[in-house]
Amino acid sequence: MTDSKTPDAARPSGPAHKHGRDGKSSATIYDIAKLAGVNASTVSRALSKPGRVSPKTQKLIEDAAAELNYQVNPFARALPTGKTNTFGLIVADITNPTFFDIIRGAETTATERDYTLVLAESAESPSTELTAARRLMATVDGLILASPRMDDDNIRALARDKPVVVINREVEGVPCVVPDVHKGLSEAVRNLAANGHRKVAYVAGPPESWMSERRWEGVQAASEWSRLEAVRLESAKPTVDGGRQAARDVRASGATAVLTYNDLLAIGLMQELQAAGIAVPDQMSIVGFDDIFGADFTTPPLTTVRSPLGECGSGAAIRLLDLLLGKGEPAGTLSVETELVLRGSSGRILAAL
Amino acid sequence: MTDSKTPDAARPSGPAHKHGRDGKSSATIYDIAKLAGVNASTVSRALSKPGRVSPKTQKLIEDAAAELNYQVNPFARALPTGKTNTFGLIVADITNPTFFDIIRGAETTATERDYTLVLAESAESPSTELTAARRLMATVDGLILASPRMDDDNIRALARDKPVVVINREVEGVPCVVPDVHKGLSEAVRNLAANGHRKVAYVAGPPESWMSERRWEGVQAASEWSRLEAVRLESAKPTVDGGRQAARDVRASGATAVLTYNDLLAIGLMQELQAAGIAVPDQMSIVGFDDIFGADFTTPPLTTVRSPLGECGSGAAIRLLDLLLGKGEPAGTLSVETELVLRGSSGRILAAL
DNA sequence: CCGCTTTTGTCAACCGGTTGCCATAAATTG
DNA sequence: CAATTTATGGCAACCGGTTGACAAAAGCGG
Repeated sequence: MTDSKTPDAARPSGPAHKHGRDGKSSATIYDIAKLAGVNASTVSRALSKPGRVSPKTQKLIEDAAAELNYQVNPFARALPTGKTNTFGLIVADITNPTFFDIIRGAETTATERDYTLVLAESAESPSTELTAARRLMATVDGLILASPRMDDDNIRALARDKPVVVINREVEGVPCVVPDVHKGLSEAVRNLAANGHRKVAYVAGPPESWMSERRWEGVQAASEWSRLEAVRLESAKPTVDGGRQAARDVRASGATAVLTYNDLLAIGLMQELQAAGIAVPDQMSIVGFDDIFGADFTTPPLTTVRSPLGECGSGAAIRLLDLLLGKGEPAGTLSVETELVLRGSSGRILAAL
Repeated sequence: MTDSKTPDAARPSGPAHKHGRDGKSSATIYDIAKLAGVNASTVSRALSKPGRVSPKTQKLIEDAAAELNYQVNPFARALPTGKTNTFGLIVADITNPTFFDIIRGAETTATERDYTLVLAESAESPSTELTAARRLMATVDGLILASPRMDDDNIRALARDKPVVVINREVEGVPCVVPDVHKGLSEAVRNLAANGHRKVAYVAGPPESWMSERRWEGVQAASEWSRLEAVRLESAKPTVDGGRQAARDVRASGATAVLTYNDLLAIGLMQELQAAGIAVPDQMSIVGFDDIFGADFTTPPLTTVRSPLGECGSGAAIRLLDLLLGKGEPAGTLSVETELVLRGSSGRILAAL
């Protein structure tokens, strides 16, 4: 009974090196185990569950890991655990600036917490969105849906599978992060009223947009409070072009101030009105929504109700990550504040239309 | 006795279901194998290498897979193969609109080819960038670096590990996708010359920006050709604010036309000049670079040299994917054309400064 | 009808970690 | 100092696919 280690060579199981001592292909826990003279499972424990191994083997293993420049193989880890340290974000349109800040907020939070962000776009199509969501579901721990176009039932179905957080929409039974239009909108309407406006128009977004309805309700409520008349106009698309097309109806409406579903509409509307010789804000006040990148590039710069989009992105990510860690509410809405950003496109009426 | 399930428990090998007949946790190839009455490896082959199994077992297996609603487990596949069907994209700044179209182009191409895009940002920091790159390297098949800030050697080191494609910069030995400034820039300068300008200024970007130097060289070359005088000015940051700060130097330079490193600088510059009562383009012509989102929101809308950013993104993705498939050149630069977008911010000088 | 090549399916060993269970060493207690 | 806990490391069975080697089955010419 000389030594214990002898039958070593017979090792019937246990992975072997890929190319012997290849510098590139990263080291495994088996390499560390050999170098540190312990079992691979001990290495695994030392590296993942703190306190499970004694301080001195811990040190031994950490040194060996450092020396071999070890990095865990995420796939090997994901296979038995199902955890990937990754979450998905699906946006309706990558080129829509509304989503830029959401993406950034989510990405920043992800990186801070050692998660990786996987991005997908639905191209504004409910079915593409669902396909993308299902595809992502296989590889991520959770999902964030920003302004989703699919219907509530599909969202809930996804949420049954893995944690899902929704931005810019409320879905019963699913955690949501939604800007509360109230504060910003009432500031805006109050400001318009103070500037002598008596009738305001709201240019709505797409009919399937949950948020567009909330904003219209907000406009109505705030107008009532300020004793203004509010009329609702429709738009073809929530884009700059859609805003241009809406100019006709706006002029015909008799309103002296317009609130739009989003900033793109406001910008297009302003361009078209100015092209028609209508002064902004002297003859018409314009207030947008969101405060997207570029909202202050216009002349005059756009007055808008800011949605804290970055906060929505990071807030959703934080909620999702909390959910993954088992803390945090599995449903309910997180409200974030909106605020009026007063720039040059709104003010007192100085000349009649 | 009586009970059926009893001997089942002894099954020594072969993965078992997570929760028995759980509808959620997806089926494995073992389930398919059992249902189709073949071996799991046959299932694996039927599903991955076409032609390896006979048509009739193929059909059998496909039907079983469809019935069980099978989806491969990407991690289980990645573990032995190392292939993840995923690639990473690192951008310097997610909120910089220059990258929006790049991201979109890459994402679109990725989705088309059944790849998944993983996004990371370097926050303009070389070290963060390198960290992000290394982290991503573990989980992706390849990497796209858009306007990387790290130095050439680090990029080459990454490229030795896995395929890397660089956008907006040339790195010897690494495949690159770079807009060729020549065409658009010479159009721009010729147009300025035709409008009677004799002296142009170039407001440069960050010193470490490879592209800023190329653009300056292009301005010089085109100016020489058109017999214009060209002066170079520096900027603090390549942002709207940086553009505002550069206004002083621009006015002092004696130039009647300015080309800027990017559109953000141009927009800031224009804002500041206009605020100082200088008419654009009557007293000063301004030409930007890139044609970002919002470049046409300004009054007057910005004349700019458009870089086909979306094309860069998709071009880089295509090159990367080709590389992963073993086709395509392992190095060399792909040039994409730039073009002048003539809008309102440039024209003939009508009044002296 | 037989031997030989070509298909086609099975076996089993991986890929690189994780984790329940157990044996042993160490620490605590009576 | 013996008895009992408790802390620590090892063993081995997974997670769900992939793949080389091989044997059985099928096709084929002579």
